[in-house]
Formats: sequence, structure tokens, C-alpha cells
Amino acid sequence: MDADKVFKALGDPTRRRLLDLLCEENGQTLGQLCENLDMARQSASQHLGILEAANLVSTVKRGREKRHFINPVPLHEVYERWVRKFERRRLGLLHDLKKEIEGEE
Amino acid sequence: MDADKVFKALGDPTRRRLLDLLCEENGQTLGQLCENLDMARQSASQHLGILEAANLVSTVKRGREKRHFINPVPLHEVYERWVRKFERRRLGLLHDLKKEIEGEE
DNA sequence: GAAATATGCAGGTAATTGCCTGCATGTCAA
DNA sequence: TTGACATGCAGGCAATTACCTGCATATTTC
Repeated sequence: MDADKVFKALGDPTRRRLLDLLCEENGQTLGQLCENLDMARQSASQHLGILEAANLVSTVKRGREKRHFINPVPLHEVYERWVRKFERRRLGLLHDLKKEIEGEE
Repeated sequence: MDADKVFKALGDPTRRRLLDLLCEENGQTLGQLCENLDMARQSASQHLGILEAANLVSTVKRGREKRHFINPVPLHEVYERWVRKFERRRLGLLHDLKKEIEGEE
């Protein structure tokens, strides 16, 4: 997993919207996804390319169409590496902050 | 929570490194953090500003120093909103992908 | 108060990003 | 096979980003 590509891919509202759209209905084509986006097809296509490069979306060609599927694996790995680490220490970290704000050092 | 600020803040390796450094030792000053970064102090300061704007880091002034603390709340909310959603559907999404690759439609 | 220390602010620049238009390629259907 | 449809590729442009330098401010220490 390339954490940088995954995070950068998620750092754009259009791309997060694309993931949401695919979550509602997996396997949509570029054309279908475009209908919900209010931007040129080529722009959406670039966003999908970035999601694909981050391995968050996998594609399958079906004749002249290209169907897009969410790949949940990298997101799971991001969770394991990034979120859980802070989640485990969450209460301790909040405690540090609280104590410092109270000025107790 | 401003999801966009949080994701954009996380979408840079230097800023993720800063969070890791703070996770090792919470409450470090700008100067301390800089020693591990190999870039000008001002650059690191900008990165910390972005983390602070995303509410991922909170700061407390202590005389001429500024101490930095991780705020785990936004990351938790990102997890709730983004990761769990796909995590719950993870096996189903993988199944969609597998079936499509196998060409079974 | 003067020197050293910790940080803040302003601006400049090269690289990247996100959007677009125009054109090319590949596929289906009449 | 021709016209319609789905997508790919190339390039251009404005905005943003990530880095820097130079200087200002605030705090501690001698």
C-alpha cells in the first residue's frame, strides 16, 4: 500500500464523492458516474485514474464500457496503520491535552 | 469536523510524520519537532499550522514556546464517517470485484 | 538592558493540481 | 460499413502547494 497515494486520493471532495457513489452502486461506468458530478467527463476520468492509481478502485473493461469497483483493501490498511494507532491512545492523548490546557503541566 | 481539511492535512508525508512524532512524545515544541524533519523551521511551522487548522493538533503557549498536542477527535470522526462505512461492506465489495474479474457478471 | 532563544509574518518561486477543450481510438448497432 | 456511443490521450491555464529567505516580535537569561 502506498499511503501517500491513498491519502492524497482521499484528499479531494470529488474523489470521496466518487467512492460514495460507487458504494451506493458498485460497478458503474464512467458515464454513469459523470451524471452525478457536474464537471466534464475528462475531469471525472482523471479523478478515477487517481483513485485507480491508489488502488482504491479497480476497473474491468466490458466492451466499450469500463466498470469501476471499490477495492476496500487499501482503506483497511490505512485504518490499521493510521487510525487504530491513534484510536488506541485516544483517551491518553485527550488527557495530555486537557491537563495542558488546565495549566497543570 | 471539516473532512476536507482533515484529509488534505493527512495527504502529506511531512504532516503524517509530525503526527507520528507527537504520538511518540506529545507536547513537543516547534523547535523539537524541527530537529527530526530536515527542512527549514518555517516550512515545518506551516505544516503544523495546517494540522492545527484541521484541528488535528492543538497548541498551548508556554512563555516563548508553543507546545503541540495531538487532538484525536477529528481522526476518530473520519474513521466513523469514512472507514467504518467501507469496513462494514468490505467483504461484499471484495465479492463484487472478484465476481466481475471472473467474468460472471 | 543586551544578547540569545523561540516563534511569527510576508513574499517569492518552482512544482503540482484540477479543470477545461480538441482530437483520436475503439465498440456497438442499424 | 456507417453513425452513434464510451472512453483515452495531449496540451493549456489558473489556482494551490511546499518549499525557501529575510525580517519582526516576544521571552528568557546574563
